[in-house]
Amino acid sequence: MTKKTTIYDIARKLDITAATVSRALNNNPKISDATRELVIQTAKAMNYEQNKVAKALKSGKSYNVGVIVPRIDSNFFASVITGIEEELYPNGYHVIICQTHDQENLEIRNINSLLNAQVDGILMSISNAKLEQNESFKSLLRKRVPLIFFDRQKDIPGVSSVTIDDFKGAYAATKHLIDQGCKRIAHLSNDRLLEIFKNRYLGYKQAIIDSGLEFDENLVIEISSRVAEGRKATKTLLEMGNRPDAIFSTSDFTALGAIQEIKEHGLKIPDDICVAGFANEPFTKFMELSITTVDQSPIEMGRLTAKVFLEEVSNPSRIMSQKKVILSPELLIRKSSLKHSS
Amino acid sequence: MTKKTTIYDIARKLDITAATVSRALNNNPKISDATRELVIQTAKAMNYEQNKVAKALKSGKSYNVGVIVPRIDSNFFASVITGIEEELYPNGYHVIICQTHDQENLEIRNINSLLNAQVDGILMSISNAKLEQNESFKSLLRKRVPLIFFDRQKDIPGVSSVTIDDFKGAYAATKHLIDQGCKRIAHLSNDRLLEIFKNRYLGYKQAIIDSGLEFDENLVIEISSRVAEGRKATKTLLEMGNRPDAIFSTSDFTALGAIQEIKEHGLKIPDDICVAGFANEPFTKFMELSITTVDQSPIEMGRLTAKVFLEEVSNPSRIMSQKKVILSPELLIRKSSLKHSS
DNA sequence: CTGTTAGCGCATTCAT
DNA sequence: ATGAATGCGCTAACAG
Repeated sequence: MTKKTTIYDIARKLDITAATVSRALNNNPKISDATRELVIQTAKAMNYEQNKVAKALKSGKSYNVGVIVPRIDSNFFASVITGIEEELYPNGYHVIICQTHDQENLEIRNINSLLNAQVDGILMSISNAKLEQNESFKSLLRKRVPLIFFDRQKDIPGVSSVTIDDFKGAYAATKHLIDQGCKRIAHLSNDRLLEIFKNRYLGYKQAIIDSGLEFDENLVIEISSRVAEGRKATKTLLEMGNRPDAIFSTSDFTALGAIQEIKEHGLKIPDDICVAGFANEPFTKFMELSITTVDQSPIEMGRLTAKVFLEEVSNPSRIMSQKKVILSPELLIRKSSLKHSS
Repeated sequence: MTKKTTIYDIARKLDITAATVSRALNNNPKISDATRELVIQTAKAMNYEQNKVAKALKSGKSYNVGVIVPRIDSNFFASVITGIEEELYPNGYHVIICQTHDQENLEIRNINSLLNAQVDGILMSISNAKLEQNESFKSLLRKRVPLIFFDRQKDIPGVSSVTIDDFKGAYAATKHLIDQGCKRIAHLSNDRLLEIFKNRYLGYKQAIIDSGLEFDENLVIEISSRVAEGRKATKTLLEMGNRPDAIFSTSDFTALGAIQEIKEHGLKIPDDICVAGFANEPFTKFMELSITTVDQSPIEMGRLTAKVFLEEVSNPSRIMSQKKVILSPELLIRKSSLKHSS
């Protein structure tokens, strides 16, 4: 590693003070145009680059923000991250990404680790629904490090969030299944202590009630978002005496599992059973039997999350304010639920 | 943001020096067990956390490493990153992820930006095949910041790399297609200035030659790794007078595009045309018509890349050394190429 | 074993 | 408009 040039080096060369160099480089008004030009020129000539670590120590800002997600190998989270980067990058921030793999202890470790690294804020999608009871998390709140939830959020005073209208998305998907003639619609849910899953469940339920159909709690199964879990739950549903004629899943992955299981049972999609997922993962479109799903505009969600962070960090008034940004979902109707493609 | 406790705070409380506190906290041998215990206890009681930025400034190490990939929303890269994290995390490092979206200027900007953030090393998968001609990249090499390539690499003196044996993987896939009775095997390639694509091409070619088949350069098309590009190239292939009876693609995404296009043309897979991809993206397994592909053990690749970095960074002998780690690929034969599933 | 001193690179307050 | 001095928090060299 070659020794890097510092402001002292260029100060010595110009026979001035480091302070002056600093001022010149930071567009400080109290400096003559002549020296400013001179400094900037020589800085360039000497390949000067500001040492961000020193600046971070001095200013107390690291210009790093932490992003915590369950996993990055889902298109949804990867796209949210892309959106976050697009917005933060031009503002000089870097993004440190941490995965929890849905493990509670990893989520806590990530939080501690990010705080330790002096991040200027944390943007996260919750893995553990009981997060707010954790001591480390409580201390995070106490420290007033800007924290913003996206997608998987909880309603915590002072913590802003960016989500889509999950109720609306679920309602639309369920309504669509009803319009296709389905009468017994099952729901593959997830931990309803998390707002998104609760709201999707509520949207699903409301659509059924509004349509005058019977709501059957036995058709709701709570599982985590994995293909295998979707298969298992679907197996249970299919072996019921009065099996459902549609499945609305809160995840594309579990919807995929459902489809695999339904086929295994020799049933036809969408004729015997309709299926709809949630998130618009790319594979839902790729498949021969494309899957009906709800798009969450993840890139936009990421950008907005970053914007909320930038607002919080630039607004010095540390009054406890909470902002809730809600995007509109879009139902994408595809083969897995379209019975009469007349 | 609450004021954080520093070693001075705890020194004052114990009426000792900050230096002593530092020593106690860093397991410095020159200290009495008594004070060490005392310091550690009070540090815990006062919720002390080491300020990594200060340590970074002092030591010249940021404990951040940059990872540059074309994109994170492909399972392959996401998994490599997971592997990198698994290995680096326990060693106190954080990972800053940058995407290039295959854009040359973004790749350069990412490099500069990471250097500016004082990262301790850069792990990257190249997007721009002419990277080594770029001035910023040259200066990166001159600075001797540990740099390691994975997957998409170039042979540059002093730069280590971790890859799979792409030649072998491509050879195996092509050989398999030949064993299925295919005679005219097309190849959807990618920029062959990059080693991986060159080697896959060479493996493909060698398999054909070794089998005594005619090698036809016209059946090789160079495209980037996107579904739409795969479709377009396949369209060209299908409209040839003497169309191919198999397509070996250097990417699962272009293989998917090929499959879509082939179906559109009313041809049967694998009966009329066999298809094989590369990378073992999850969707290749999900599809009703599962896709034959080559697994690259991405997590293992990530772990090894991180290990090479850790070696380089811990080994002070800055002799120009170059390490090439090569993993073994695994051919996964699935429906898209299995003609007689007897 | 512990205290003193100094410096990593920068920005900022107080002089001038 | 510029210089001098100081501190962000930590560690390491040098004393003792």
